[in-house]
Amino acid sequence: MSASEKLPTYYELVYEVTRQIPLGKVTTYGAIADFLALGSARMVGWALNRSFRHTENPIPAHRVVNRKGELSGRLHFPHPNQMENMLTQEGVEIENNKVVHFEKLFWHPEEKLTNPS
DNA sequence: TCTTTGACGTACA
DNA sequence: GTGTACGCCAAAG
Repeated sequence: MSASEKLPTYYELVYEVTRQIPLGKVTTYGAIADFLALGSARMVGWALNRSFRHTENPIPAHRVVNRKGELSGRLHFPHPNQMENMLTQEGVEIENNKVVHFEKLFWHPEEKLTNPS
């Protein structure tokens, strides 16, 4: 291990939480930000954008939407339709670039704690 | 080092 | 409900 290897940074925390999102569920930037006490949802989005660098670990960034349940980040995917496509594939209905029954499919990051290591 | 940007969210008019 | 402004804090140029 190189001494230049630094401890987990801001976005790595976001990656971890994002990976914990159950299939067929979605969450918001604000929820993750609040859970990690980042204080700003922007950090989450910014981190997820960087998530493509960590392609070694698939990050279901498509399961993260904004406060309104809109697929705000779809334009940042390799293909704009990929986000909607993947969500639909997982059973999440998408209409008008928004998650149908968003509140019902909303996943709270704290549920991650219910998962025993 | 300073400036600009950013996959957001809240507040206010 | 819509539009504007600000905050959040880190990374890239």
